[in-house]
Amino acid sequence: MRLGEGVEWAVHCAVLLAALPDDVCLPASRLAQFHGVPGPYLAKSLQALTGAGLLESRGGRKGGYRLSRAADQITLLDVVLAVEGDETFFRCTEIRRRGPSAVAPRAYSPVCGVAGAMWRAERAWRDVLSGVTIAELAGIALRDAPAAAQTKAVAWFGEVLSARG
Amino acid sequence: MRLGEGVEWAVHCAVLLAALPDDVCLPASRLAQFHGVPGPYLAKSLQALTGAGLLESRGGRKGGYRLSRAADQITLLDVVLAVEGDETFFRCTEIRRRGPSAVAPRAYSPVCGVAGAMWRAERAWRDVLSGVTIAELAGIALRDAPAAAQTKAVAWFGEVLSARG
DNA sequence: GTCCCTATACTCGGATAGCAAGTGTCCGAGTATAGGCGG
DNA sequence: CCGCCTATACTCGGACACTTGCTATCCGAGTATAGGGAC
Repeated sequence: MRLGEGVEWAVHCAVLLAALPDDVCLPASRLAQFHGVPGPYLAKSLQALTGAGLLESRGGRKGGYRLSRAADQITLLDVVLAVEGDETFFRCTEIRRRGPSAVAPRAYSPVCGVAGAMWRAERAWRDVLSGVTIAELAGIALRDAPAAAQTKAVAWFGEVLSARG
Repeated sequence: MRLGEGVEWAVHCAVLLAALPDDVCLPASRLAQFHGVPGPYLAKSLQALTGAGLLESRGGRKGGYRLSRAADQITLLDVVLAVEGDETFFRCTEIRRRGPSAVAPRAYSPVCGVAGAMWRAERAWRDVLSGVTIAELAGIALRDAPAAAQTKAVAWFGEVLSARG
């Protein structure tokens, strides 16, 4: 089992947008360039974030994406579910009710014990992710990033923003 | 993101084997029949469990599968990892080190903040699964199963075991 | 009666097709801007 | 000089191929059993 690559890209894009001034829009092509990932496919993930209400998109000359609400109001879980979908890892097909020992469906307990344990584990996973905000990740990124990298990033953004008028 | 169907089958098979006497071997075909799942494909999951050392397989006339150790020494996590592989959900491609702000790799912190949070969540998921044993699941299944279903199951097993000599 | 041998039927194990989902890409619809024109 | 209009260039959004991994299946190698025969 593995998460799609788009999840990593989407999270880093959200963190980057959180580090920028609130009124700045950044197009998908620039986000892709900054992260060194294929642009057209990154757009797919960004569209998912927009559809989930996490990002706002603006068209036209100075358009692009920006966070739709404060970075401390967006959790890591929000981003992951927006890209991957909100399906559970484990899908119970109720095989306990099949085969030669099957009886009337109403006789069974509402939740299979196996499914209950699997879902409890997934709940723990979600709880951790929902306890981390994009703002916190942005803070960590700023704290851990090498000074030279931050300098280069600031220079790159200055160039991009000036080119956009 | 979703777990393969084989996980559910493998867990239920392990629970079933845990409920049987220790010296009984049950072939894949019977396990599939009891659970109402495609036999040849279930064998694939059982082979994975055997490869991971959770099950022992015996060939020949009275062959089949049985648990390789006590059911309270096998956790739900063991079974899930055996079938799905022990890869992490999230794979960090270190995109923070790419693009126009990249600097020397040694300058970066050892673990990306995003990856750290994702892996902490996965750790929570694994902790829950590793805290549940197959023996516990078997106990829950016996407690929750309808009495009529247990009666039919016992009858079916009696028939199967007598046919095997 | 006991032991051994052979034939048998059953088991696992790995190698082989089909299909769905993830991955990667493209082009068309829509919009804010910039410049030119008229008042 | 100011306001309006048009052309432009850029953006997002959804529709279109391709590859990987999951789903499902099959047949061959190996083994313990059961029966028969020899001693």
